[in-house]
Amino acid sequence: MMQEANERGLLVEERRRRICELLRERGKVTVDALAVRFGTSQVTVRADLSVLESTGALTRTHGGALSVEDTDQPLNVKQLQHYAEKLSIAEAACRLIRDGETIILDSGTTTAEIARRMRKLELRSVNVITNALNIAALLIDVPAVRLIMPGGILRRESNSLSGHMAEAALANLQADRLYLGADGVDPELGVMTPHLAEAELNAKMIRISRQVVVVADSSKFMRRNISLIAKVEQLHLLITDRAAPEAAIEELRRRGVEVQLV
Amino acid sequence: MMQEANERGLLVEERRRRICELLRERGKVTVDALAVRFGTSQVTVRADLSVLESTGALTRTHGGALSVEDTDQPLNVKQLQHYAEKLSIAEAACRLIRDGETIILDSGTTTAEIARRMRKLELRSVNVITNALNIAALLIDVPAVRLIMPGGILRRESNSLSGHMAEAALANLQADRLYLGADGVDPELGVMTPHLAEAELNAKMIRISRQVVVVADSSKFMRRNISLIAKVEQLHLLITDRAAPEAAIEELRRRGVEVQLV
DNA sequence: ACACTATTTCGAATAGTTTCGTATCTGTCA
DNA sequence: TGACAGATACGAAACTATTCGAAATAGTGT
Repeated sequence: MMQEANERGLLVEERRRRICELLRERGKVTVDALAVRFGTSQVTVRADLSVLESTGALTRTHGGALSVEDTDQPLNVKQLQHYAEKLSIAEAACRLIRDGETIILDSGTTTAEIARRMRKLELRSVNVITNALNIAALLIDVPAVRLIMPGGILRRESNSLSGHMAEAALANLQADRLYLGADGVDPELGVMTPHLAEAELNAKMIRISRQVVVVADSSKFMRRNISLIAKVEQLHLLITDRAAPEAAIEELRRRGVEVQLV
Repeated sequence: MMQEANERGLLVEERRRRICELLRERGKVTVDALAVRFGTSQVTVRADLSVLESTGALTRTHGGALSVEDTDQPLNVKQLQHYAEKLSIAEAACRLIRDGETIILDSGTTTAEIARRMRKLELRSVNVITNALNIAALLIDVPAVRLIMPGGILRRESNSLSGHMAEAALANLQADRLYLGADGVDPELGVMTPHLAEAELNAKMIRISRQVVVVADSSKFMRRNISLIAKVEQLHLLITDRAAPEAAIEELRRRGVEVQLV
């Protein structure tokens, strides 16, 4: 019961602006709720929504309206799996970040979570290199982040850019730390992905980074995949959750990889 | 019932200044309230509001006026201006697209509208090169589009990537048609933008494109800006709306630019 | 899965009210 | 007397509420 504010007696334009604001805050509004809030008829609200839609301010739906930005948001399924673990891992990963650093964020749901968390971090200046469009979108309104994208051809499944163009662009860059998302982690072989094109790009990322940090929840362990991104020897730090198999962790540590459990 | 101050017998300018102050304090004013406060007729108040609006001091609405500053949201503002025209222009622009072509979409609200429209086009296969993140986001779930981004450093104001990295990446590409968004069109000088970095990138885009199409609503005419993107001679087609000044259109046609009015 | 029904939501038409803009008139001041 | 700010009057336009049939969504039973 915080701000179910009734706002009546507003000017037309004023009301429409408020609708836009509400939409930005909440992502969606309903005809009924707006009618109650502003003390108008639903017809009036619909008229407002129609006008605002025709000006491109929102997208109409049955029963209300959505903000235009929220309209297109694919890949939500994967996002939810092991969500809590990803959050914790992202938090730990963010704690490594220092002002002035240059970091690379690989594509992936966990790395996206790192980006989401970075929005709330109090940073003065950080360089972020990423090939993932969704990560770029997350960081686009963070002034402290200087965002660099290597370019390339879009791969829809991962929302990311790859290809020789991306690799060529990376060749001229250097980074302090790479956050690498993995689809498979094997303590004998290394880090793997099902996508060949991205494996090569990842290899390039590793080459230009001083420190390589793998972020992967425990479900990625012992899962084998087609393409090997990096051998165990190339990794410096692995952040995962406590459900990861102990044997694997032991082996990784024995081979010189620092493992952080969250 | 705090300060329902009656202020009568003021000079014209004095009254208008007071209106501006009230607007700053409260965010909105109504014609009726102002008429009572100043002891004038509503017609007089309306006249004041009209003048103040023409000087950009406020935004008129039905029943009163709103402060202008409340209007500007980060990126949506530009989107709203001349929206209907942009839609028509985008539609005309899309009619040029053929299967198998490679097109470049510059950053900008009108070009974004082209992308939005392409989503609904029945295409089998089109290559799209764009430096704008929002355009990429619009096309990300369109299977028929093979999306290529040149990479670079993010400019937040325009949601786009630029810099020498972008230019280098473009150097290896070729396109059938470039859709160029302009911030200023002058029939003598050419196409202009306020952003220097993007001007250079645009120049590169023109160099690798067989056909250059400028999309700009009529408000862009006669508006001068810092950086010249392209001379009139480099343009092949301009798509704008019928409100564009006739003299300018004449001159452009005389100089060999095809002009399409929508 | 399919058809059928109920509920909600939508859009169009009507009508009533408010607000707008213009045209005309008035009074004041130099 | 002429210039001008402002008032009054009135038709035009904008905004909103009500009503009602059509369309969409959700639900229900076979």
